[in-house]
Amino acid sequence: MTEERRAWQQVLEHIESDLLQGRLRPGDRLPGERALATDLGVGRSSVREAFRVLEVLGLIRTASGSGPTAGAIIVALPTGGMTALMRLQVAANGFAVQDVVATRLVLETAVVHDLAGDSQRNLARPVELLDAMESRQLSEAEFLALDAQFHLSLAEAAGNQVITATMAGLRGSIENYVLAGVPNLPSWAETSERLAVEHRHIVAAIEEGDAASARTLVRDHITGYYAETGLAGRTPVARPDEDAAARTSVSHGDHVAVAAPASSPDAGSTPDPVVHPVVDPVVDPVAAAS
Amino acid sequence: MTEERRAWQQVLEHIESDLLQGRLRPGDRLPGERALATDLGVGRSSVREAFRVLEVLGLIRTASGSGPTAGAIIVALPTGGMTALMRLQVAANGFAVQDVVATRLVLETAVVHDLAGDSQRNLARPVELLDAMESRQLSEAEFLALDAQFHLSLAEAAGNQVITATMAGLRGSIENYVLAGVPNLPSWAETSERLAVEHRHIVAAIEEGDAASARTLVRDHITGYYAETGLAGRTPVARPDEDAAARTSVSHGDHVAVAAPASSPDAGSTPDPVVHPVVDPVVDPVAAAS
DNA sequence: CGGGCCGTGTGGTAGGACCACATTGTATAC
DNA sequence: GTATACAATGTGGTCCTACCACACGGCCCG
Repeated sequence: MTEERRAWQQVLEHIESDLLQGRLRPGDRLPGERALATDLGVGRSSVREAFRVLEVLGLIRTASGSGPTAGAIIVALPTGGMTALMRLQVAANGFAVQDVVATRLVLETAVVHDLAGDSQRNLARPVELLDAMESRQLSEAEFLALDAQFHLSLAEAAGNQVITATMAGLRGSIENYVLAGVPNLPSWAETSERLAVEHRHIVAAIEEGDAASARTLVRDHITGYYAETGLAGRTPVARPDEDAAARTSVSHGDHVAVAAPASSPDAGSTPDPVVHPVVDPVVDPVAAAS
Repeated sequence: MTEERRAWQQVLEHIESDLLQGRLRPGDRLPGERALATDLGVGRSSVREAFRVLEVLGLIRTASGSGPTAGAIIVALPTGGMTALMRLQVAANGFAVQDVVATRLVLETAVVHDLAGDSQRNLARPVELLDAMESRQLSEAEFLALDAQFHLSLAEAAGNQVITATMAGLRGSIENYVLAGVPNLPSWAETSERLAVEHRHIVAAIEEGDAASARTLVRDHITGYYAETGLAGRTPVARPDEDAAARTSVSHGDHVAVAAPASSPDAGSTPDPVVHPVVDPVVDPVAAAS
């Protein structure tokens, strides 16, 4: 803290400034770590710390070696950073499940509403995902992963980058809580069947341009599952919950239940749950399953 | 890359795992950088890179020195990370203004709708901000900063952490584009007066429990300003725009106009625009102006 | 003319050496 | 005995050097 702000923040500000000034644009390569360090009068470590932040935030992609593809390249992929942010916040109980669901509800109803009113819509990807969900015998996790991707693909089709990025960030959380609710279902086969039908109905409503129906169907689709799994006793809507006061300090309200909810938290021998890399590799179950 | 994943990712995963297992909770202190480095068998640099990510994401707060307040402490403040993410994405043209506005619209209408239907609501903070906006002669920037905070405070009052965090992230972008639109207004005095009145109406509708009115008022409030400033020729809604195809590669669609739009991007002598630290210091204009 | 090899520059990592800082414990002065 | 000043300790923050693995590009040799 010899300067008034920390060295890595200076680097971040310098790059942000370059972006705002138009000196740096998506697709450009940043200077090498060593060059940038000497240019800004900071150590390479500080440059690297700033680069890590930019990388996790989805702003740059780094590659070693040489050539035009090597180095740090500005990519501006909003979804990556949002995903990392969401999953870590959920992990730290920063977000409650009901808030995630409520946000889903708000965003997704808006998405299908707009899609229904848009003559330029392209639902090829969502339909492709629905086909994949029905064409094979899938495990619960596989089915629900495709489910989450279907909902995300609707947001992508609607074309709003901010909503898409937010939905992408929520995807991981959604998959988790949805999967956690499976054991509470009376019949997985029945429920998955119903979910698939509801998906088709949603798409049909959109293609008919029936915005109101699409909205209602999505709402019922999400709240229905949420209620059926007993993850909440009432309809999840965006409103202050009674334990809000408790959560303002340091609380652990109902968080996304992970694999072993019954395991005592003390046992050091408990095997760690599968933890995916924070920088999302973006796998495609459709292609993988084919 | 001696290991299959990069060292700093291992650190991140280890911490995320500890969070999910309940071994680490908000308020706890993380091990020191040196200790964690030797524990995980990585260099201290790698631990630091992971810590920087966690810090920017709003998950931890670091302080040097000694004592119980020193070190890295888990705070799980979602808004900070979201803010950093949004501003950098906007800087890199990752988000278009109309998408930001459309998202605002969706979230804020939902927020006031729920607030109107909630008997437990507490609008003290929003009202306080409105009072501050009317009690003094404020510059345009000050007024609009309070404006943005007012809208954010409504989201906070609604109690949904995810929506609040998203709105907080959008706040910076909103302030920018709103401020950029001021020169297009026929009369700032008239417009600011109108905005203030609309704010009061919104609050009144909420307190009367009139959800439908509140929704409509917010919608008109946002779209009205957006249209008046000529930032878009049509109502901004969440739908794919015509230049979406162009933007998928490397485009620079209408982005948030910053301070000096007319400055030639070449001149190295051009003074950089004011760039705030990415890690938000969270200032309070109300207190500052008092 | 073609193919294999090595130089060179890149990011990735480890680890050491400082610095500034805040706390804590101890020794000193009153 | 109390209170003050000082030193020891441990923290994050920064810079630095030395490596490694990797990928490209050009050189040399067949």
